[in-house]
Order: sequence, then C-alpha cells, then structure tokens
Amino acid sequence: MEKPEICLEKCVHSEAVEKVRAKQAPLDRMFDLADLFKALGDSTRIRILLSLMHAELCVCDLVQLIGMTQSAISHQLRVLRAGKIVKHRKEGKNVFYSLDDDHIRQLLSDGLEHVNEPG
Amino acid sequence: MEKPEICLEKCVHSEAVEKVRAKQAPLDRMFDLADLFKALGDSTRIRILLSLMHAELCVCDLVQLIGMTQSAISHQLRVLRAGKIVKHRKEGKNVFYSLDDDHIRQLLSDGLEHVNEPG
DNA sequence: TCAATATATGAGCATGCATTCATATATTGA
DNA sequence: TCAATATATGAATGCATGCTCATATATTGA
Repeated sequence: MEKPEICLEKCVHSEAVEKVRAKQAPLDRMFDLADLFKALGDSTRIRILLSLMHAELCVCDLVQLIGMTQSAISHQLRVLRAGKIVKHRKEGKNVFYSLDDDHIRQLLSDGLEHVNEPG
Repeated sequence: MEKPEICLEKCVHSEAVEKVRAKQAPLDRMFDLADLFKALGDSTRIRILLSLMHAELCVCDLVQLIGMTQSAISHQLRVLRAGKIVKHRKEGKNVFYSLDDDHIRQLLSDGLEHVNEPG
C-alpha cells in the first residue's frame, strides 16, 4: 500500500529512456531555453515583438501602438534586452528597438503558424 | 511640469507606427502566441519537451528522466496538453506522450540555436 | 473482486512577476 | 542654465503559477 515517489523500474521503457539520455542537450542549455521562452511568454512583450517584426521603433511608438504606460513598456523592454531578444540604438532623446536576430523572427513566425492552425 | 501618461504626438514616428498597425496580427492571436510561449517557458516543461523530441515516452519514463515527482510531471503535462503542445495516447496503464506537431519541434530547434549562439 | 500499478487532480503554500507610482537620468532647445 | 521631453528604474502590490501532499481514477493480473 506504499505510494512510491517515482515509478518502479519495471514501468520504465529503458531503451527509450537511455536513447533520450544519450541525445539530450546539457542541463544549463535547457534552462537557458526555458528562460528564452519565459521572456517571450507575456502578452505585452509579444505585442512589442510583433510590432518590431515590421519596423524599428522607439519606446514612444510602442507606447502609442500598445496603449500602455511608458513605465510598463520600459520595464518589459528591459526584460527583452536582458534576454538578448531585442537590440537598442540611441539617437538623441530616442531609443530605437529592433529584434535581435533571425532566430527570434523565426520563433515568432513559427509560433504564429502554430496558433493560426485550425483546431 | 506635467507627466504625460503616454508620449505626446510629436514624439511618435507616424509612418512607422501606421505601417505596423496595418500589418499586425489580430489581438487575440497575439494573446494565443503569448500563451504558447508561456507554456514553453518553464524549465520542467522544457525538459519534458526536449525529451519528447527524441522519443515517445510515458509519464513514468519522464519521471525517471527528469527526477521529479510523478505529481509534478503530471501537472506540467496537463499544461502542455491544454496548450496543444503535446499529444497523448493511452495504452493499458500507460499514457504515452509525444510532441503535437512540427511547429513545436521547429520552435524548440530554433530556440536551441538561439541559446547556443556565442555571445 | 482485490491488490498493485500508472496516471490525474484539487487544495494549499510559497515564490515569481507584471503593473503602477514616484522619481531619476539624459538629451535638446531656448 | 533651465524647462521640456524621452527613457529608465526602484519599491510596493496584487495576481499567477509551480510544487507538494493527499487522494481519486483507471487498468491489469491473480
């Protein structure tokens, strides 16, 4: 009548498990990947990024487009910068943001395709 | 000495903003996309998904691979199912999980490429 | 039908995080 | 140098969420 914390050995499909173990990425890369998706996983940040897919924009433009306070947008831009998801460039009083690289663009496109699927 | 909630009109680059407005995806798609990335943005779920990239696995296998309680894994699988990120198939006492479609596989690959970049 | 196994799930708790508010910094023009 | 504008940020708060614990459900074999 015990409740084992993990399943007993007999339940595990050893071949499959060993195969996966052998092929897997290092743990810290997995954490990095989770952090990347975490940074993408917020509606305000997604709105920022989908805007930046079409043009380089300054903070002010984003505030206008998204309709949130400048503070909220700035805080989220900070998260995106920390995650190396956007680049920024200063020009006078303005700071212009753009997507960091093509992987990000690709991630957004693939993601959109997935959510656009029927069903 | 007022502190405007949003920037004044003169700061906005109207052409760019209008261009973005015209091209943008509908709002609910943006929220769906954010939800998708949110579901991917957890280290336990990422470890599950990267495991499933290499083989179809039952809950028990995942518990063994990841070294967390069966309950924790099950709860996360629930999130992944709800987000249509994994499929499941019942066979006797086992439930086998696999990635839902190629977009998911693509997202994981692109993400890994991004986090593997030097810099 | 009963015990064992595999999986799912609700409640509770603790932590993380998005927004707001107030304020700081930086740049420009007068 | 001063006012206006653009952006950044620290603290506080309220809500979301991941894990644990206990338990429920389902399947199999005896």
